[in-house]
Order: sequence, then C-alpha cells, then structure tokens
Amino acid sequence: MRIEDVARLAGVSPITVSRTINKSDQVVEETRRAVQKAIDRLGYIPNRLAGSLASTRTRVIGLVISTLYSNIFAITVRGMTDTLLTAGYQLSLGVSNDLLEVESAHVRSFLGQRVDGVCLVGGIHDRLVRRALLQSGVPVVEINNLVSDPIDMCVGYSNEEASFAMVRHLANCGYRRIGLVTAPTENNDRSQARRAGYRRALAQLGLPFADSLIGTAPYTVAQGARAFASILSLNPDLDALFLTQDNAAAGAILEAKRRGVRVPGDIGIAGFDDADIGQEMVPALTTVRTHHYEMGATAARMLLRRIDGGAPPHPVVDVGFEIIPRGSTRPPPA
Amino acid sequence: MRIEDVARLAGVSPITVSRTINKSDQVVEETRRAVQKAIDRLGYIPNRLAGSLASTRTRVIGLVISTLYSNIFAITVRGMTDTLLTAGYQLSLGVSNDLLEVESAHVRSFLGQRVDGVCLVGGIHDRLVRRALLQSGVPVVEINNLVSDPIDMCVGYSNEEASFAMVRHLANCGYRRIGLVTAPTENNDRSQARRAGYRRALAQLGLPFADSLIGTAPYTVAQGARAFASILSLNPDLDALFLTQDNAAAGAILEAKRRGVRVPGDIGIAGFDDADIGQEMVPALTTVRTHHYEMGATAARMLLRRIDGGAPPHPVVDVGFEIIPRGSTRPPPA
DNA sequence: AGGCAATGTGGTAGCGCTAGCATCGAGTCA
DNA sequence: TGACTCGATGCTAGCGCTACCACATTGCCT
Repeated sequence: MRIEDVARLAGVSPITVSRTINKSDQVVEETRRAVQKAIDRLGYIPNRLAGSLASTRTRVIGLVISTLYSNIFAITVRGMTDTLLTAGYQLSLGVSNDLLEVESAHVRSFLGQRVDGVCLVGGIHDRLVRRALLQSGVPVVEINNLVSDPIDMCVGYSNEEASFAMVRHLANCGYRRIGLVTAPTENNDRSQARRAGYRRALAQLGLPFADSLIGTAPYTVAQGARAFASILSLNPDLDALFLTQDNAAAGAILEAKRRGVRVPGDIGIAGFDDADIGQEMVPALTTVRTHHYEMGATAARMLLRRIDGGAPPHPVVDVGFEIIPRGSTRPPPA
Repeated sequence: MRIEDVARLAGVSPITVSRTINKSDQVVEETRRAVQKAIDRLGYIPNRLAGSLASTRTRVIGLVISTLYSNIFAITVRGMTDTLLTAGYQLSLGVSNDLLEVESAHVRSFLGQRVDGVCLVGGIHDRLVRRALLQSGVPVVEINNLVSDPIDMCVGYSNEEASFAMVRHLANCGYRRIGLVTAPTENNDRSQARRAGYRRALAQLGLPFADSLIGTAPYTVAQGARAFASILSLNPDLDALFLTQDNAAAGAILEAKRRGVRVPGDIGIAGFDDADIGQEMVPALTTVRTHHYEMGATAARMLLRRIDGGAPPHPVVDVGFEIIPRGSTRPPPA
C-alpha cells in the first residue's frame, strides 16, 4: 500500500497526502479530513524509509546506554523522551553492556539509519566511531560525565568532584579507613573519575590508601554484597565503604546485616545516584544525588537546537550533584 | 557520500560494493579486499534507508517493553539480542511505561520503519494496533504471558498458574490471611492473571478474601514498601503478603524491618521473577522463578523462523515457572 | 480593470540502494 | 575445438516518498 492508493481514494494528489501527514497546516481543513478518512479506511502507515530517504531527515535520535540492570537510565530516558516527543522526535535505544565494540555497532547502525542526533554515555569511545560521528556531522551529546574533549557537546556532572566530595564527607563524619567500589574502569571514564576523586581526597586529607581498599562491582545488589565482603576480609580495619552505585551499596548494607556488622556504627556505607532503593534501605543510604531527568531533557534540547540550526548551545553543561547524608553514615560533628 | 564514490575509488561497479557489504561470499577475495579498503579509506557507512527501501527488508526487530524501572527485561533483552545478532538482526527497543497509547505509537513507528518482526509484552493491545499488525503481515510474538488469542505467536508462562501455585505454597507453609500486591491491572493481562490465580487459590483452599487484601504497586522498592504498609494497616491480622514483583517484595521486607515486624515469623513475604535483589535480601526472598533469558531467545528464534519462511514455529510456547522457597516465608511442614 | 500577494495543490525529478536479469570470461568435457 | 557450465561482475529499473518549483485560485489594493 502506497501513498498513491490513499491519494486515489481521497481524490487528491500524492503530495497532498504527504502534506496532510507531515505538514497538516499547509492543507485546508476539508482536504485534510478527506485524506485522513482515506488513511483511516485503508489503515495506511507511511513508509518512513522512503520518506526519510527523500527528505534526508528521520526525526530519530539514537541513544546508547550502558546497562539495563540498573534503573538509573530509566530517568534519563524519560527526560529525553518527554522532550523529544513534544518536538515530534523519537528515541531509538541501544544497550552496550559497557562493551566498546557493542557501542560501536550501535552507533554505526544509527549512522546507517541516518538518525538526526546521537547521545552516548561518557567520553570514551572507539576511535573509529569518533571519526565516523565527526565525519557524518550529526549532532552528538555525551552525558553522565563532564567530558574534557567532547565529540560535539556534553551534559553531565563531575564524577571526580562528586567522588571527592563524598570521601571528604565521610572523613568529616569521622571515618578514616575508607574503601571504594566502582564499576570496572576499562573504557569507563565515570569509574575512572570516581577513583581519581577518591584518591585525590585521601591524599589531600592524609588518609591511608592501599590497593586492597579498592574493589569492582557492576550494577547489581549481589555484586555489591560480594565486593563488600571481599574488601572487608582484606581490610579488617575498614570503617567506611563508598560504592559508586546505589544497587551495589544496598547490597553492601544487606551483606553487613548478614554478617552482624553494624551500619553506620561499625562501618559507614555510601552510594551514588540516589536511586529509589537507597531511601528504603534500613538504614537509608547516604548517597550522591545527580539530576538524571534534567540531564536527559537538556541533552535532548541541545540536540534539537543543533538540528534546528539555530544558535549552537553551550557545548558543555554541568547539572551538578549533591551529597545526601542519610542513616548509613554517622552524622558529621555539629 | 554514496556507494558510487566507493565504487569509483575501488574501480568496480556500485553493485559489487553492495555485494561486498551484504553478500561477501558472492565476491572474489581480491575484489572484496579492494572494496573494503575503499570503504575504510572513505569511512563509508551505507545508507540503510535506501538499502531497506530497495530490498524491502530491514533486519530489525522491534520490541516494546513496559518499563525500565525493573531490571527483569534486561535478561529478556539479552536473550533476544544474543540470538538476533548471530543472525545479523538488530533489536530496536521501545519503552511504553505501561501506557497503551505509547505502545501504539511505538508499534506504528516500527511498522513505519518496516521492521521485520515485532515483539510485545502481554496480550492486551490497542485494537487498531492489532489490526495494523495483522494487516502488515509482520511476524509478531507476545511474551511474558500465555496469551489466549495471540496476534500471531506467543512465548511465556502462565501468570495465573504461577500465582495460584505461590498462594498454595504460602497456605501450605501455614499462612492463612494472605494479601496480594500487583502492578496496576488496567491493560495489563499479567497483573490480571496474577489476581485471578490468587482468587482461585483462596477460593479453592477456603481462605478468607477481602478487597482490602489487594493492593497495587508498580515496579519500585519504595512502592512495595508503601503497599505493604497500607495493606497491613487495613488488615492487622495479615500473615503473608505476595507481591508479584521482586523489587516491590524487597521493599516490603525492608518496611517490615523498619516497623519491627518479623519476616517470616510474623508475616511471610513472597515475590515474583527471581530478580537478583531477592537472593540478597535478609531474609532472602521466596519467589517465582521465570525463565526470561530463554523466553527472549525463543521469541527471537520464532520471529526468525517466521521471517525465513520455513516451517512455522508452534504458535504458543510455555517456558514454565518454579516456586523458589527462601527465608522470607516459613518452611512448609516436613 | 489590472496587478499582486497569499494560499492551496500538482508535476517532475531524484533520494541511495538492491532485485533480477544480462553479460563476460575461464574452465570442462566429449 | 566447440558447446556448455559456472562463477564473477555489470546494467537497468524501481523501491515510496518528498523537495522544489510551477501553477491555479482567491481576495485585495490601486
């Protein structure tokens, strides 16, 4: 079924049908209704492959997130879709599972589909992907970190500063022997920055460091529990653990309970992202709040601005972060 | 940049470039290498809009999931992508947030993109979407439930039987006053089936029912905690609560702890899906295990089979479920 | 009345690719 | 040697739509 079939039934030319669908304000009400009736009668669905090929615009934005196992991206995705939908754009979603080559494949696929914009997490990408994005000229925005050398634009927060601030907060609460758990650092600049902020804080505060204080856990509760157990066994004098992902931090709280370790008395636990699970834990989780909805919405707006060809948005936007003290760490001295 | 530019640089015709990309076994090794070199030199990325328009195949499967807030779909998505990638297909992902009109929009968009297959969650869909899918002739598979009247094919498990089995298990453990929390039932046949199984079990076992025993909570820990609090306040004699989503059930365990209610002594708690958080809770969560990876992989295989035009797969596949008793419910009598 | 803008609609061409057949050259066999 | 096969490559047409310009109609001004 083609646009021509609709045109014939409605008694107009194909181009009028096209306008009714895409630019209905250019068609007089009566014509519009006749065409719409024909479309409904036939159950016609326009072929976007053909439409986009002819118009060289797809009204699709490609987003590659790193995982579906944590729900933090759910909020970012809502921020993006809420903004995009009102502008008549849609989101196409890819999941990389933190593998560079999977991200590459998604981006190449997006470029092959001729998406109008691309959104990626973090600043580390395959060299060829970077080149392909630059060469294609599509607007690109990197999120979840402040990227030093963005491909195009960037909106996020400083993971380094956030991590630094949390460690300083823990120290301020009286914790001295502070461990850190992040997602794997390979090809993950957010994890790298969080480790760097941690190291910088320890050095500046004169707190002890040892390799055994650092552990790795991806996105799940179970992995956080295991990381906690392992660091504690290597560091019997551990008195605080900062897990830079709330699910993992929740796992640590649960593991502590299982072992009869009191939180925050024996050991303080802190997380990152202010996921909903943190508030429900017993004790509630001290965490870093980041602004994912705003970040997603801003990323979408920046892409749209670039697409519309108006004034280029400021290329780097910092949405900030806040330390949220809760029951899983001791209160700071008054 | 077009296929012609690559062809010129490689000294062959455009069609040979096309074959190098899509059917490389039809091109002799020497030619193939020359073309590949030209592609790499230019950073050429084929325009899939044009390719798919000409070939009437996109090698894309559209999937609409209902939420990103629970990570249960992460596993299904992995099952699908693992299977699809090896066949050279990709997944395009939409999130409906359980809204029928959003699902509709995604499906219409998929059909507009001329995807080669569609996968939807559950069996309740917009009437026009059903019609559009049937009319388009694309293979469709519905997952996460055993759908009585599938659009095309279906792979899942019986939510009604699973819910029935869990309530019977709870009764067998000595619980009598059993409450239920599901996601909203509107347009959600999984929730409806879980309520039906619960009602059938209560009736068959001669256990008491009251409207106040039933609550609603979507996918988060916080919502589960609130639902638990509310049902408990309405039913002081409650002795077990079955929350048909593990995050929510985890929230109930945490809320019980906050209130000093002992689990499983005072109240038994059961969940659904066997998410990783359940095993880590203290006490660990009794749950219904379903087979999401297998379900996703099977759904993908069924679609591919239909696309290849071979023998049509059996239209309904039951991947089953198991009751997993853990510490959040009393052990059954020996 | 003639000119002119504003508005709505139509015709033509082409977006970049691949299906389907045509062609060409080299090897094979009687 | 000639007929034939087979594998590699090329040519033509067209996938379904929209950009671009042309054109018709209307209402308004001078």
